[in-house]
Amino acid sequence: MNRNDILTHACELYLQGGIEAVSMRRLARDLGVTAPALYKHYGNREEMLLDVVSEAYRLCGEHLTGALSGRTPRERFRMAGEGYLDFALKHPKFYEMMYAPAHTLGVKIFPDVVTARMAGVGQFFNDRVRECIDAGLLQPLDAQEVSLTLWAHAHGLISIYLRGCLHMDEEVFRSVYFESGWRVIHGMATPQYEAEKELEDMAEGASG
Amino acid sequence: MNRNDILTHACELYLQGGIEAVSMRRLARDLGVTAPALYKHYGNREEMLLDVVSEAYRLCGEHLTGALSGRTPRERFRMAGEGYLDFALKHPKFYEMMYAPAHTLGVKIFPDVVTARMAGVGQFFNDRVRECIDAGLLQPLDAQEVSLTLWAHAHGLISIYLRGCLHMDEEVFRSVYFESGWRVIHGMATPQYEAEKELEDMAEGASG
DNA sequence: GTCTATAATCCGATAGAC
DNA sequence: GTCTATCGGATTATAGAC
Repeated sequence: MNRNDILTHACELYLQGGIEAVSMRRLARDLGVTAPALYKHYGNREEMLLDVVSEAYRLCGEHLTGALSGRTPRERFRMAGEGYLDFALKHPKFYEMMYAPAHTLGVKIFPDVVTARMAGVGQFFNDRVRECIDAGLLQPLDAQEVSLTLWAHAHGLISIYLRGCLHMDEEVFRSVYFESGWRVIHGMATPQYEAEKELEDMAEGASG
Repeated sequence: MNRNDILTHACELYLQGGIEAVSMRRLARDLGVTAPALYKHYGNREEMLLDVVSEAYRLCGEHLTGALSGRTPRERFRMAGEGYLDFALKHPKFYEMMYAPAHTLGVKIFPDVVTARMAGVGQFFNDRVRECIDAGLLQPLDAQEVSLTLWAHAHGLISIYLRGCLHMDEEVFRSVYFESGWRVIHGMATPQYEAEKELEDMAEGASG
């Protein structure tokens, strides 16, 4: 048994019953060892929980960086928003964990590694927006301000959906997400963006 | 000692140490009684926690309904967004609790009373948007869709701020909130809204 | 309504043998 | 690295006396 076996099952327990369900004793029992054995791999419970949180950020990062395969700033921008949504819908509990308050993890303030991971998500959106501004697709506003607005909207909408406030299935929510996103972008886009979107919507309407 | 004494101190404990800090034993000790006495007022812990959650929604509602004293749809719209922000900044832990996942409260799914309270918040924003559309301040879009977009943005931005991701003090964040909000509204406003806003901004610039 | 006493679990963590 | 044994604590909740 190694550190990775523990982490894998800790994630499993978290997905099933939330953070409070991840206990050293339960973990040991399920892995067929006794609790003290775990302390050879993790100094304490917090340390182990932080690895679970890191796994959440790692998964999120995977979905985001997929957007870098897009061939234009416009495509990478759209794919970033979609990748973020995909992550949230595929791994709602990990998504929730990314934004969990510090005391939920048993710590007063977040360790630097978590703060840095979260900042990385913000920076990724930032880069996508800057690209679009430079390409003349978005108005020449402050990229950081614009990306914060978009990030806030995406996160808020996903939170509200995952909370169960919207009575719609996942497929409908996907449409709502993009339509609402467009309402936000609309006031910040350039005529060029609008023209490209129109062509895209027409192509989609013809094929779908 | 009555149910209200218990609730008041339960809120106090929650504000100090989060939900897990609200235990029947600790509650009893602080109130100068023994734990079994509490069970004469609350059937179990969950029931008591739900009262704390209700208190969070009650406080939020107070801040929102204050917006109804505005004399025009435009004013009530702005005051609703500001009241929501005020609530979040004055009572961040209660704000957090409003959106806490069900398992945090020790329940599998939210009881109807919580769901209804949350729906009430959505409906309030809905009404503010509809008023503005009817008054010609916002474009004639679907009021429910528009208010969801605005709610998502406000909630997301506040969440990100309260999470500690934005390195700015409260006063700066207030500006960010309104400026970001304006970027969202911009694409949905009418020329009339824009004209009124311009006058308002000028007046503010002259006085501030 | 409040008490004492107690049942029945769960937890994190450590000492020391092997 | 894993075990046994254990410390020292927490929790919800109930039975039954007053």
